[in-house]
Amino acid sequence: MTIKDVAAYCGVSVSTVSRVLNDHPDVKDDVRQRVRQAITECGYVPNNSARALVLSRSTAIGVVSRGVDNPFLSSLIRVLSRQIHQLGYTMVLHQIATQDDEVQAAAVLQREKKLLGVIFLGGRFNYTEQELRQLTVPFVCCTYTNTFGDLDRDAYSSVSIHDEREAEKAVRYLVHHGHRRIAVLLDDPADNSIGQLRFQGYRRALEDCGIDYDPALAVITGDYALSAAYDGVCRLIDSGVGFTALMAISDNLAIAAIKALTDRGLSVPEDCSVIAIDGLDISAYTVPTLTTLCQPAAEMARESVQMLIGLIEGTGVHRHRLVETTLRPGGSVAALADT
Amino acid sequence: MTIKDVAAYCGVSVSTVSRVLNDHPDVKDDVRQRVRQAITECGYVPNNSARALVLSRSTAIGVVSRGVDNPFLSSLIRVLSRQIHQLGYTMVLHQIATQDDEVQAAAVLQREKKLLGVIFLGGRFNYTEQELRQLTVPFVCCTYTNTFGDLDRDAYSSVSIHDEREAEKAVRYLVHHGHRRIAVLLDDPADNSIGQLRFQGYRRALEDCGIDYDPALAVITGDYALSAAYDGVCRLIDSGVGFTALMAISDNLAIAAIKALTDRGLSVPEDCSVIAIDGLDISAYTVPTLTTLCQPAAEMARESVQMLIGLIEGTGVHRHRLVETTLRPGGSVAALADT
DNA sequence: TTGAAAGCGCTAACAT
DNA sequence: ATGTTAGCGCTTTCAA
Repeated sequence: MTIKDVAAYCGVSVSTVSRVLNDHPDVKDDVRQRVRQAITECGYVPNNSARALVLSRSTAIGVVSRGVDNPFLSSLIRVLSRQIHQLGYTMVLHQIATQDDEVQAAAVLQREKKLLGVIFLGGRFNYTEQELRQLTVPFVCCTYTNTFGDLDRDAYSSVSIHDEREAEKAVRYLVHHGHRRIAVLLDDPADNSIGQLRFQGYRRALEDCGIDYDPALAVITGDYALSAAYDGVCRLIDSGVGFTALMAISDNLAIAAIKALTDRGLSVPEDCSVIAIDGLDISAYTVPTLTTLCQPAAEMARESVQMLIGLIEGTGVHRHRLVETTLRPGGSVAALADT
Repeated sequence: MTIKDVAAYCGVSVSTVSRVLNDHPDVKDDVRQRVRQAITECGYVPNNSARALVLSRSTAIGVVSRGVDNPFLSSLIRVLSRQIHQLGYTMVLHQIATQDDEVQAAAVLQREKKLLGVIFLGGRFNYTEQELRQLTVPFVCCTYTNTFGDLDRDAYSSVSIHDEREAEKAVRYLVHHGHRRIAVLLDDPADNSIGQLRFQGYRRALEDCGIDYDPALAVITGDYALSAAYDGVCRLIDSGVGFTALMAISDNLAIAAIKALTDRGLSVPEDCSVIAIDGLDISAYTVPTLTTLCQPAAEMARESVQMLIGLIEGTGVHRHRLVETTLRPGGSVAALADT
């Protein structure tokens, strides 16, 4: 069943059918009706390959996701997938390992799948114009922005929280509960990414509150593996350095931290308060419930798709959308008892 | 940069280049070399649309996943994605809601994206030949098989655990630890899917161990939502019916159950043992560590892709692969103290 | 407002 | 072993 068959079926030319298919204006209303009907009756489905060939463009939007086992990104991907499909495009999902380069991956994908645009999830914050020259389609950074790079602000789009400020907010929350010996759990304080920014927020909050930074309280895991976080927190406890609270840069890390604390005989929040940033569903079911700053995942995903499609269809411009987290109070933070 | 350009570039015809591209035998070795080199030098990437058009087939494999927020399926999807890409195909991921019909969705997707085949994740167990006539490409059921349907065993493939037997194993494990009042936490005992099968396994284990089934000990949640599981277990506790152990049909549900028990002042495993089936990473970090039967997710995903591609390329036949779980002993099961 | 026809980049049958 | 060429199904000039 091709366009030709449909044309023959209702006695018009292929070009007329094509016009109807593409909502061109120059078709008489009754003819348009007839063609529409024929299309339904024949159960005709346009051949996307042929269309892509002649238009020399596909309908594919790339989603390149860093951090394969990050459940927060999984939740974003679910919404992206739905949204992209709904708007008539195809999602090409590409997950890369932590050590892989997402720009490289996107560039390859762009050529292979003729991408119209790319949404990056959880990437680096330090792209240079240089390296992005390989990428010739519009892209939007979801969950981050190009803080450490030299990109022109109107050469790309982004949807993110203000990582530094939100981390600061989390730490201040602990300080307001009387804590001053606050540990931090993160992948890497110089990852040119979320870790670095949230670590900066941690430092800034301490500074603003007149608390000295103690490097012994920083647990660096190297990645987002639960096991590394668990081991790191165990080592922190075993080191004997005193602390009454911990800020984890992600819910996942916080879950591992709570486990480590508990296994070492420390109660959360009595002996140690824990706060994080993300707002996973599952972290509402830890014991105790994790207190966390929730990112508006669905909103971020929707916004990213809208921005990108605006760019693709030429009706939008590059924008940078900053969204806010909302505190989900759990049971993992308690006021420090006076002693 | 087209095949024509490459041909001109090294002074051969397009067909020769095409032959090299498709690994046809009839090309002299030195010519093959020259063409290969030209391809690299020109940075030529074949146009998939054109190729798909002439072959009247795409390179797309559909993955239709039921149960949008199931982290076990997410982990499968990660492996599927990698595997499919590696073998030169494209994954078209389609996530559907619990109430949607996956066969319907696959049929639509098949026409829209010219799918070569479909991998179903977490679907129903009761397909009829009738409804599957819409689907004209090979498919494999990953994580389940057609227990309740009338499909010919060599009309489709499957990769799954033996749900009933594994659930039975889990319950027996509890019985061996002295438990006889064993609750079960599931979505629906008649969902024609995993819930039903694992519930049967629960029933059978009880029967074999000479324990009467008590309907009051079955917590039906309606779906896999954490909140529903939490509420259900709370109601069970509040009902005052006695039980010393609980088998959850998935890790996620078990996590919610542990939370509910703990919130109600019951200790796991002292007051109630908990066991589940899945083996999520995260459930190793609950407090206490969840004792669970781990499904070999990576193996299941790889196997599914291999089967499907075998079918697509005509080198394989329909098979039904049964994989085994492995017990991951945690801290959530204890022997029942004599009282 | 409609139709005829060129051609998008590729593969494969056929010719050499 | 290599080249020539006819389409695959569609969009889009161009002509009517």
